[in-house]
Amino acid sequence: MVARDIGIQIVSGRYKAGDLLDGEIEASERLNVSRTAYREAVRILAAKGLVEVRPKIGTRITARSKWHLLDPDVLSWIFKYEPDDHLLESLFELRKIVEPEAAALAAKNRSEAQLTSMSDALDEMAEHTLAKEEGRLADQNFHTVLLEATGNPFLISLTSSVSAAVTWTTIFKQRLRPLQRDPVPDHRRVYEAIAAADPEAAHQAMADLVDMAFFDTATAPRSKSRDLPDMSE
Amino acid sequence: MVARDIGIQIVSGRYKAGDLLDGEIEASERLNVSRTAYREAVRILAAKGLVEVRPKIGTRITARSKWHLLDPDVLSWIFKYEPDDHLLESLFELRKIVEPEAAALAAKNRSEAQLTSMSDALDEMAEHTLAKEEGRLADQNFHTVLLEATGNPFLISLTSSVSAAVTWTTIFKQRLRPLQRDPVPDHRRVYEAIAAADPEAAHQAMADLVDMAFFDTATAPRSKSRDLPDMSE
DNA sequence: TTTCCAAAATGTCTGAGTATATAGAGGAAA
DNA sequence: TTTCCTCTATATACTCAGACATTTTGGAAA
Repeated sequence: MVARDIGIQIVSGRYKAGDLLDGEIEASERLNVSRTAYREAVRILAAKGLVEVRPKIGTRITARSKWHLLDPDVLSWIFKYEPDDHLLESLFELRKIVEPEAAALAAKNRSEAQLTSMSDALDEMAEHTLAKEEGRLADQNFHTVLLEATGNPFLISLTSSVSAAVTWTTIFKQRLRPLQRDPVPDHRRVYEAIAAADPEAAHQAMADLVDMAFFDTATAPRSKSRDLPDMSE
Repeated sequence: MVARDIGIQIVSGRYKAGDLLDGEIEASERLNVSRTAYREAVRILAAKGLVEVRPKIGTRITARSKWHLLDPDVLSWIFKYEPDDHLLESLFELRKIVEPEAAALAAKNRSEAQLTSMSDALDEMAEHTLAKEEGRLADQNFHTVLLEATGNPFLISLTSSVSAAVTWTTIFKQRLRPLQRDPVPDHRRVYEAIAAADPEAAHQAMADLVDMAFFDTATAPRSKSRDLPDMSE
């Protein structure tokens, strides 16, 4: 898709803030698409705050502070290539703020049905491990149910975008260097705390989980062009 | 703009998840725009996760859990009409999690230049009060600099969308019932803590600020159709 | 300085043709 | 007969090309 291509070029710094993209006619010719298709792509980018388009001026790259950095697509475009270290640290700084609190809320508000769902997911994780697709699905499911248990739609929206982006890098990372550490016990600690309706313990357990995820991501081998799997559109 | 109109109808529950919008032809005729214009609008909505469009199927409203709730436009559309109480509480629950931590980070990382900017903004707030446009600008500026001081682009992106949406409702609210309480001392407490490089105090002071903002918003008089100022596109 | 004009870019529209995913019909196997 | 599969017809979005309208800026003229 053309929006994705341009979007990646923007977030990867190929264009700089304030730069003007080519006019609709030249740009669409260069990309071998019609003007209509190009315009729709620009609309998407504008909806995500990456560009600003005005008559007579053209399409201008906006300052990064105006980008919707937490938009799932923007995040995935950022992580498609090497995000700079500071950005990676910032993302985990945010996770470290939000996710433990989410776990604490889940400990307060979870239903019995959610508890059994999470328990089932844990069992599946243990059975298949993260190396297999089923195991990763169970992992995702665990976190999804945990978020639902918070009862906070904004937390759900925020955290699911973030962890989706991070998950892709994890998949890539594991391909190169399979994790030795078993993630199930850490997840189980989170579960136990939530089952026990113990917000403080859930907070602590989730903080540990995020710390380990950061450690895994930060120490993963890094290559210049990573060719992550493309889950978007 | 047509995307905004449809978007508002979606977030306000006029359409339900799973509903199919009219086909491109009927929809564009009904709205008195061309198919092109309608398609571009749908692109924007799809970019924000509100709809999902597939050939032969049509344009389907997605489940709310897939909406990009923290997208500035989506937020503003939600707040354009009466958001239900639970949503409002959820938003402030998130603010209560994030913003105090942001203040604590700012206390750690702020530069001297940022301190003076914040101080200046405070003085202007005191001079003009929030009743005047200049005072509100100073208030915004205070929070913007505070966020920049965190050095975390994701925090900046997240918090600026949220507080923008909330600010609009505050403007509206003040029109009906001017605030009696002077907000400057509370802001000054945040500033003092950040100037003193005291993260814990900054955390506490900002938590108080969010609490008060919630109190003001929750107890504001509510009307069915609020006609908020429209800052978007 | 103010007012007005014109050029340059996006914005809108129309009509035709393409691609695709579903549903339904038909046939084959159990 | 019932179930399952395959194939086809069709409804729908997708793409395209070309013309025209609108808006905004910057410069020219008063």
